[in-house]
Parts: sequence; structure tokens; C-alpha cells
Amino acid sequence: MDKPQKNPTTSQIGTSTPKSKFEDSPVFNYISNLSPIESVKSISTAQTFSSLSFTSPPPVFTSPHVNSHRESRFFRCHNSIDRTKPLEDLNGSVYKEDVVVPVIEDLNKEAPLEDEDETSVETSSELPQILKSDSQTPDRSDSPCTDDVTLEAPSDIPRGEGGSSSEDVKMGMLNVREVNDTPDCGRLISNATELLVFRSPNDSEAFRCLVDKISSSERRFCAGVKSTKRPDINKDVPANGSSNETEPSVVLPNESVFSLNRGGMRRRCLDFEMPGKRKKEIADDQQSMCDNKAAGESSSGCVVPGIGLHLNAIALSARDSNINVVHDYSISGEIHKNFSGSTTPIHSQDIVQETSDQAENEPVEEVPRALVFPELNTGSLKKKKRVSEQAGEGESCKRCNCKKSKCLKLYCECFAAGVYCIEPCSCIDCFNKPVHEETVLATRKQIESRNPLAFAPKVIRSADSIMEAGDDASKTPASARHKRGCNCKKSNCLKKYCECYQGGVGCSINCRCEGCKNVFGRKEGSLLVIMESKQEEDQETYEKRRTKIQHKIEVSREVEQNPSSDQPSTPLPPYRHLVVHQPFLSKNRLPPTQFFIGMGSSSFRKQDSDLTQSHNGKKPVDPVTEDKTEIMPEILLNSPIANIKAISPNSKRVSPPQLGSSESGSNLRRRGNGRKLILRSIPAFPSLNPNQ
DNA sequence: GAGTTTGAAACT
DNA sequence: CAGTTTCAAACTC
Repeated sequence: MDKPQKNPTTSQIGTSTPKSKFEDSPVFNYISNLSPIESVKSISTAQTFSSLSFTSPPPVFTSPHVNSHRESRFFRCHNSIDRTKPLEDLNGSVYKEDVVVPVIEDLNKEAPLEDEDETSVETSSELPQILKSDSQTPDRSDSPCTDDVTLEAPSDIPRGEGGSSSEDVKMGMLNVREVNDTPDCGRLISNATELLVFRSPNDSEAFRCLVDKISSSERRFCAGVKSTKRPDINKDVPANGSSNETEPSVVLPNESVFSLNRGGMRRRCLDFEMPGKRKKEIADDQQSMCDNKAAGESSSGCVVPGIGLHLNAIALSARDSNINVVHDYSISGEIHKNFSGSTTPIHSQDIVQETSDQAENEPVEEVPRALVFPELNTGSLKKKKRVSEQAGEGESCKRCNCKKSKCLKLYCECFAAGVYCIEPCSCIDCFNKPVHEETVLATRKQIESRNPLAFAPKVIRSADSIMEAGDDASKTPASARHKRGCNCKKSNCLKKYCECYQGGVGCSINCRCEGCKNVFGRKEGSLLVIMESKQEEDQETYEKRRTKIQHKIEVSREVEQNPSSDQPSTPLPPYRHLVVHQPFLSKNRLPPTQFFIGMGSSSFRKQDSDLTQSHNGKKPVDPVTEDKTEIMPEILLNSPIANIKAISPNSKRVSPPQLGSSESGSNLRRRGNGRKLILRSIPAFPSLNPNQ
């Protein structure tokens, strides 16, 4: 639709400029020299670029972003692929490239490059199975893009198409794919971020989008990269892609965002529907290869929902997004990594290594379990709850215990989070199920009519806070630290009864709490005050809390490491990382330790420094600008995203890519802070125009 | 696991 | 808008 038009221009711009610049830049050269992989990348990039960008305007890639991403992805992919193959074949690099390209094109649908096709065919012989398995499974419509489609425009898309029996199926597919795809996709993430940046109206949603996008993009690449199975991909794609909207879906990201914006419910619905099926499928599949996939599903189920999950989470998570996001990341080992890399301080190196490792081992194994188990596998709700709680939870996996509200009121966490109740829920007379979709939607509308922000994240992320600083706090709902502020009277804002505390944020002026002792910050007012108060007065309390939290985390880790239960159910591990590093996840999730990060602008800074720093030293409240600059992770900088941001109207907020690009050296330093970036970007662009 | 506490959500 | 009631999570034992 619109995409094609936009894409051409943007794609060219984004792809050509950035890459060329990067490649040409001495820094880039230096990097490339450092690692053979990099060199390959450069080569591959060029090739891929040409092939991809020009061979045929693939519908899927129509979006410029996509193309650029692809390229970047390819690099990564190549690496992974290369690993499988001997590096010696530099020529092979071309070969590799070819392989990759073909895949992409396949995805795109028809733009076959002859050479590439050949290569693809060859490869296909080798690895077709995995992908096929996915696609072939009757339940799962394979169009790689199905995921995207479902996510983006679930309602619009004819469910029947592509042979996908149902949304659930699609969802499952998505999840699976996500898992599989995860490997490559640092870049994918970037894509997602782009999308978010441009169009995400809400933080949460944006975040979701990210997740979704990532997953979708990952899939694509995965297909290619993953396996070495490109052929399969090709097969899948053509069949599915042509028939289905897989491609389009890809193209649409922006649109998807819009749709997402509107009602997280759809997705959630989808997601939640999944859970039940997922469980079954997962149970069946776990043992099989699909473990990864299953995990992905489960995770996604959890995650996605989570993402969508709690709006709060989304918002935080972009709260969901974050969590969701988080989950996703965690789910896909790579994604997680990538993400972490971008958002969190994870080292780019690590990412690379991981990618390589994953390529060898199949990325998902570790993550998958965790993901899968946590939600699906665990038997007892309580356990799950606890786990989730400890982990920081997966809001994605929210479980309610409603008895009278029918899960149609905000009392219900699931409903409040915009997700359907699932089996683990012990609710009675629950109407918050896909079956009662109409009722749910109607109720939701009703509630929204009463309070438009009812489903908005309660807690606003640091990013938001930043935004606040920069912009009018009142402007966006997210602007507030806590949407409404708490009204605690007995808990002193030191228990989860307090929404502020629960969200890992400090109380603000909006709060009407009495005897506020919120560790994250008292309601004195400005962030600075909060910080100071913390430092000065609350140090002890804070320390205690911190220690406590840390202890919990460690415990959870231990548990994870020592999977006492056969179920790796301990979701904690995967989540934990996420949680720890990313504050955004969900409102609840933010672990106290993190909240600095999550909290106000001050929090951002603290991330790197860690709580300790925050404590010990006063943390100068860095101007928002600084955060922004620092926030940019290397990956992002290198990735097209950076460019995008610059382009984006809101770019002002976003740290200019220049910073990152200009100061590659500083990037390392920034890594720690890097995570912030993504989050920030998300919230920053609430209602951007898709195009620009 | 049951009961209590708490504060948000819903209602008046 | 304030006060009250309802509700379910959070917490305690």
C-alpha cells in the first residue's frame, strides 16, 4: 500500500547512507579488521545491499527500514552462517551473502536473484527441515509473515488465509518463529525500534511493537540465517508469503503499530488465546526441536501478552512492553542479547559471541526453557506467581484470582493489563476470555470512556520522565511518574500495596500518600529531591531494601541455576536478566534495584552506575540530553535505527545518532547506559507520523 | 492455605 | 469532588 512508496526513498536513504558511511569510516574499518566476521559483514553488506535493495522491490521490504535492517541483519546472519561454514571461504562470504539475500528476497516474495536462488537451493537441500517443520505443521501457517500479520492487523487479516486455521495458530507460529529467529537479530531489534520510534503512540504499545517487530524480523532472518535453511524459507515464503500477507505484514509495521496502539487487546487476545494451545503444543513440542519454538511460543505467549500485557508493563516496558519485550528478548537468546546490547549494558561482543554460539547450538535452548516453563509448565499458580514476582515478573503471565469482578474490571490484573485470562488464572466466572471478546471490548471501552487512561501504564518510565523533563509533563499521559499517584496511608509506600512502589518509582507530587517512605523516591517533588532524599535519609532503608532485593534475585538465580524442579520453570533466569537490566519492563516488574533506571531521569543514569552509585554518590541529575546521548548503544548507532531516530520528528529527544556515530569510542562507555535508549525512544515518540 | 490488611477501583 | 463500598492483590500467620 503506502509502504512501497515510502520505502523506496527511505530505504535507499537509510541503507545507503548509513552503511556506506560506516563502512568508509575508519572506525568501521578498524572494527572490521578486528574481527574476521566483521570483514565478512562488510562484504556481505555490499552484496546484500545491492541484491536486496535493487533486485526487486519486495513487497515485504518495501519499507525502507526493513531494507536497511536487512542489511544489517544480514551481516549478523552472515556471521552466524559463516560460522557454520568455514571462514576461509571468503568467497564464500559472497556465497553466504548470496544465501542470505536469497532468503530475504524469498521473503519478499518474488524477487529472486538467479545466483542467489541457486545458492539458496543448495542450502535448502541442507537445511530445510527446521523451517519446514514449522511451516509444515498444519496448525501453523507458515507464512513467515503471518506473525506480523496477526500482530499488526489481526482483525483485518482474514484468519483463514494462508491456511492458518486460527489466530491462535498464527500466534503460535509467531512465537515459534520468534524463538527460532532470535538468533540473528540484533538488527531486527533495531528495526523494531525504528518502528516504535516512528509510530508508537504509546510507550507500551511502542514497546510491544518493538517486540513484535523484532520477532517478526527475526523470523525472517532466522529463516535465512537460522538455518542455513533458507531454502525452506524460500519455500515457505513463496507459498505462504504469496498467498498470505506475510510480506505485507512486514511492510506494515507502522500500521501494526497503529493498530496496536488502539487496542492492545487484540494482540493480547491473540496472545492469550495462545496460551492454552501453546501449552498443549509446547508440551508436545518441547521435546522435539520445537522446544525452541515451543519455548518461543510459550514465551511469546507470556511475553507478548506481557508486553501487551500490562499496559503498565508496556508503558514501563514501554512497559510491556517492556516485559513483553523483555520476555521476548529473554526468550530469544539472541534477541535478548541484542536487546540487552542495545538497551542494556550488555557487551556487543557478547552479542556477537552469542550469535556465533547460538548459530552452532541453536540459539534458543537456554532461553526457551525458561520461557516455556515459567508460564506454561509450572503447575501451581502460586508458584508461578511467586516466580513471576520474583523475576519481576512477567506481567505477561499475569494471573488473576478474581471472584466477583468477572475479570472485567480493573481489579483484575489481567484485564487491567489488557490481556485475557488464561488457565493459570484462578478466577471465577471469568469473562475475560477470547470467547467473550465482545464483552471484554465493550467493558473496556466503557472503562476507557470513564477514564481514558485506565489502561494506560500506571507508572511512567524513566524515558517518560525524561520526556517530562523535556516536554510538558501534562502533555502525555505518560508524562507523570505515576499516572495518578498513590494514596497510601498505612503502608508508607513501602509495600506493593503502593502502586508507586510496585512500579518501582518514587512517589510524586501527585501522590496523596501519608508517611511516604518510598524507597524509590518520596513525593517531595522533583527527581532531584527524590534522589537526595533517598541518599540522605533513606540510605539505610534503601540499603536494606536493596540488599533484600539483591538477595531475592540471587536466590532466584540459584533456583534457576539449580533447576530443582524439572521444569525449568524458573522463569527467573531469563527474566531476571531482563529485569535486572531493563527497568522498563513492567510496572511491577521493575525490581527495586532497577528502578533507578526505570524511574526518573536520574534513574537512567544510575543504571550503569548501579544502585550503589546512586546511593553512594549523589547522582547528579544529568540533563536529559546527556542521557540521550549516552543511551545510544553501539548497535543502535551502527544500526539504521540511529538514523531513523535522527530523521524522526521527535528526534530532538532522541539522542542524535551523530553522537553515537561520532563518538564510537564513547559507545563502550555508554553501553551500560545503552539500554535506556531503546526504552526512551519508545516513549518518546508517542504519536509520530509513520513516515517521518 | 486461610485469614487479614491494604489501597485502588467502582460506586453513590 | 468527596465519601463509601467493593474488590482483589499483597501480606501475614
